[in-house]
Amino acid sequence: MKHIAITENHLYSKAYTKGKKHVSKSLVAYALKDYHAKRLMLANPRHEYINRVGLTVSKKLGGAVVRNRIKRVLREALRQVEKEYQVEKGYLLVLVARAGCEKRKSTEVKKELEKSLIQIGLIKTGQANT
RNA sequence: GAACUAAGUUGGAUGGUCGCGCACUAUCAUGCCGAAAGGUAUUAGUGUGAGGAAAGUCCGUGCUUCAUAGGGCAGGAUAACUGAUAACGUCAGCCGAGGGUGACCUUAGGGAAAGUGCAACAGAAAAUUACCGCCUUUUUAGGUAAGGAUGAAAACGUGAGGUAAGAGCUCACGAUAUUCUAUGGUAACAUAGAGUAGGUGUAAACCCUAUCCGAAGCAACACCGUAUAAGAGAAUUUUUAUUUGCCCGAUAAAGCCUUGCUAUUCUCUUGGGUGGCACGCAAUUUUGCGGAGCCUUGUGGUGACACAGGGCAAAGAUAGAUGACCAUCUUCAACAGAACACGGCUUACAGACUUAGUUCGUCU
RNA sequence: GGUGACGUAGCCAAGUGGUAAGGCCCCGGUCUGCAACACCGUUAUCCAUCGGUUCAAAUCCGAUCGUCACCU
Repeated sequence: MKHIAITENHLYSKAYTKGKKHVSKSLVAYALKDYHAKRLMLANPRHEYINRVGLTVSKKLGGAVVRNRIKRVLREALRQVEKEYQVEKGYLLVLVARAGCEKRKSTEVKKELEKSLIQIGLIKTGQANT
């Protein structure tokens, strides 16, 4: 399942102010109901709800190489989580990397992401796919 | 063996399971649009997919737009000589100067006698010199630059002659600058001989001389589309929350509040797509032509490089593609991510390797 | 991606080659029964960093690092 990226700045600020939030060691996760979910679903040929995902990695964490790697790790973690659980669709999901994220392994990041998504409520426990 | 010098190469590999960008192919595999041809998305297969610095943006080009009869001023850049190059502030060779025992390294290296300025403090004086001193003369006046003190810098150095006292004033030796001649070299220049000079420093102060420079940059620019439009924020009012769609906290229910949708008003922004852009053009499906492209062979040159032959051309994203996990390799490898392209420079960089050479020590 | 500006004490800052003005803060002293105010004194030697030109560099030149702004 591919993700559509969030491109507008106001959507990010909305997610920060109004969305649900959970902080863990290596990342901060924000989630907000997507008001345009229906329109996106119609545009999508598969007619399914889609989570729009935004990844935020600040310049403080390192150069371009480090930041690209963090983004890849976050995407991989999200992919693994979606594979294992039934994640609610139709949300804006913003993941912000914190300092120290570049040293973690992807499995640790995946566990933290899993935890925070359960806390927010996107994953209903007991619905494991596998 | 130790300590160095110069040049260059490499910049993790292999296997397994998932996953990403682009190109091509596929079809009676699937969805949507379409009358159809077909288009698009998914799927499957094949191929391919980040550096030596991709970085800094410090120079030079191509390319694009604007400006431009021609010329000049202003402004900027460069600066020994000869060459290389599309061009350069780059590179090669060579000369001078400086450093090192040496291999070798460093060097923005024109002009101060065209002119202007500046040289703090100290010192008599920082440029047509004169305080003390020495000497002549009479008190006035004058000669002088040996010696003193200051300073970053004080009017070639040492010795002799000379003189009233002195002084390149003269001589010998030495240093510097410059002119001529001879020899070598394309030249800068070097060596030798002869002559001349003593006019401090600063041009990365203004300036002079010679050469070069139109400006802006792919967020350039072109096309499509688009202003009764699209997006965002704030406020207000009314209605509905039921059957397609969306949303629904609390309550027995209604009412009420919150949130969203719809409508109106005000404020702000000008968005979006395609090309440029990944060798190009023409025929056309493998040929031709072109190009500062890459690899390789040969020839010429001390070298930068040039010429000729053969082969290959395979990143092209647009919130931005190379990753994650496991195993093995003595090692969970440094600096680090293309964004129109190329030639340099500068800066960052773990480990490994190769070639040539120097000095010292030991042995033969 | 491109273009430009700046960096001086803890903070704000002046500084046209000749040993860095000023204000706030801190510290010490005077004043006061004790404070505040006032007055006096005190803090730069590494002017972001490195190299060069010069007798001499915060200043001139080159490179590097950091911060900020603009083009959208």
